Amino acid sequence: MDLIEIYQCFCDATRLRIIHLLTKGPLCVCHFQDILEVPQTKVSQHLAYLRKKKMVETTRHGQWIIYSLPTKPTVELENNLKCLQDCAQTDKRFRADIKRLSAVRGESEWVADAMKQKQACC
Amino acid sequence: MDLIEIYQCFCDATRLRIIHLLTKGPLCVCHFQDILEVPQTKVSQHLAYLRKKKMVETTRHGQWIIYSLPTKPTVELENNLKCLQDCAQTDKRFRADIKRLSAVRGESEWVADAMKQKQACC
DNA sequence: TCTGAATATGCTTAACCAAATATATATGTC
DNA sequence: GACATATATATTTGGTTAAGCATATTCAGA
Repeated sequence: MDLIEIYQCFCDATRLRIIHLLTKGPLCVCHFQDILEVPQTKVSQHLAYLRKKKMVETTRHGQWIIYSLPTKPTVELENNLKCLQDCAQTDKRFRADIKRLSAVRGESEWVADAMKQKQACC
Repeated sequence: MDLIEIYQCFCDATRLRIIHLLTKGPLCVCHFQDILEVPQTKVSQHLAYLRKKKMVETTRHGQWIIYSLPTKPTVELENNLKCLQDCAQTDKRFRADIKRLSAVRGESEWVADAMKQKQACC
């Protein structure tokens, strides 16, 4: 995954929101639907794009598929994710997404939840 | 210029190389041609794209047009340019560009040169 | 009129999206 | 336990728009 591919992943609004959310921890598709308020196919298509570029990884968990950022990101990706988080802090839309994220589920608990308990996603 | 637009500017290889070069100082179109080894129209088209997005500014200087990054970049742009410079350091292609840049002209002198002396570009 | 650079034109390909369809796991029912 | 059904997600299809590029042309200043 080289620099250009990182920016290609970043250059669409929906994808950027997805990536930004993932910096807070793994999420499943239905969460993206709820938080971003975009149709399921659109979410899935962008996730497919990100998968193709190796920007995200997946684990199946019963009927849910959990998306997360690479466990071993390249230095470039790491740098850019950090930069994104920085920039997102002052952005209205990104902040709103995060707010929705916590509303959807108590953030930090969630990861453990989804990963271990085989119950209750959305 | 919001975050998405930054990434849109960054997401093409030629544009990214242009922007990266500009982090080292102002340049005119013929320099880009020489360093990047791409046809003049292609350079101009990408520069037009960057101008449209307010990613670059221009000053005419006789028959040459000098491109530079915004004198007052947004915080986001500044962050991302810093990040780009970081990432570019370890990249073969970007390093080669920089090498060519110094070859084309003694870098630091150049800015002053082009800005003040109304002579000799390429 | 020459040079540096921008714009126009036409073409090919990829992005993006919505609507429809397909697949895989889960759950309920007989 | 077999079978229908529901739920979560992926893929396909078709259409529209924009990206990217090369060739040709135009424009502005020297």
